[in-house]
Amino acid sequence: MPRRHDPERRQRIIDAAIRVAGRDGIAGLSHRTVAAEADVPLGSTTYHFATLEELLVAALRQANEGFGKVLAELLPDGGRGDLAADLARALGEWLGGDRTGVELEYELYLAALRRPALRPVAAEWTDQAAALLARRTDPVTARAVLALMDGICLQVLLTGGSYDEEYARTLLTRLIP
Amino acid sequence: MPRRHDPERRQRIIDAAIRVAGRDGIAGLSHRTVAAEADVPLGSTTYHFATLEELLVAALRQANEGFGKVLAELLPDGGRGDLAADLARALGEWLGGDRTGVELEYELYLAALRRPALRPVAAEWTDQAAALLARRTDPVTARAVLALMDGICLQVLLTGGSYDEEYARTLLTRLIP
DNA sequence: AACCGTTGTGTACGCTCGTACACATGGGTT
DNA sequence: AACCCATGTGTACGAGCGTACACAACGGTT
Repeated sequence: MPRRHDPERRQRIIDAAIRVAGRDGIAGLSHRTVAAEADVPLGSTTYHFATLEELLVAALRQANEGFGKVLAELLPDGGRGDLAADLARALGEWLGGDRTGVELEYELYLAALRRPALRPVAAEWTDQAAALLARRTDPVTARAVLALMDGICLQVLLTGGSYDEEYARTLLTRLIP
Repeated sequence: MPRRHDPERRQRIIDAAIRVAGRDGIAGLSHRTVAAEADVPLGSTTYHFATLEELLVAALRQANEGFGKVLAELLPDGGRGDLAADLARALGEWLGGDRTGVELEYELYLAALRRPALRPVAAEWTDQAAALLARRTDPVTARAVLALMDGICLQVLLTGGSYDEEYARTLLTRLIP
């Protein structure tokens, strides 16, 4: 009976949940699949997260934190360049390579549509992102830019199309006064 | 054994699936729940739709058709007024009352993120909506407006916030040249 | 009228699921 | 050193699931 007294058990389970959701989607999440991925017994996942929704909340929060760091690096405090171009380029990099991570983060985010428990976390995320963007523009524009970028990403991801950076830059420029 | 030889059996099942998904979300869809809602035996749903994904495709297509009609009425061919104001008002009406239908349509639409089989249907929908919008503006702007409206709706639906029509009108005005 | 393929029906199998619960263990407190 | 509670483990139960399949009924074709 190895690994008794595992002080990072909880974190290990969250990481496993993110891997499972990235591979099989939220639909693939269950106490058992997460337990197997984390290599812990079934009872351990149910002990730390009584319901799957609790686990989802923790996973979404962690995914948001990771992406927040990326965004913070992209938007250093003193930046002064062409914001629209910077954002369009960032979207291109984000959507360019392997989309597994992108799909995971969007799926967790969109899950809030049907799960009220996730909505506060989703709101935290948009607030945080808007605050970061507001370092380069006004708050109203920041939220608008977020909305437009969400919409552009969705059009690409949902229809299976390809991302056009020049197109995105043009539209963002229109929106930023 | 009533209702043998039911020529509208297939349609009845699709309608039932939409009701179930509206009430319990896509997660609540199963051959059995749909069969119960449609008041047909289990074998009947599996006969007409071998997989749940087939049923999802049919449901999404039908939901899109309904919403397309609404949009077509909103954007009559000869319209000449303030497009941004019209769209902002339409969003307000759509999001204003009971959001069950809104959530259903978005959930079906967003399901394409993880289900490639739904992506062509999602693409059909955006193409159709863009074509309708293009009667009042240019094609590029039409797609941009769609993206922004999607993003605004998501911010409202995902964070549990309220819709601000004046805010939406302002942003749409910026985007429409 | 005979036939046959589409459509409709009922049931059973094996699987995964959430949940519950009894028991083991070990570290921190007293 | 004794104790206790948070933590960890293993197993079992009942429910719902997709799927498969044998059989029934019906309508169009011949």
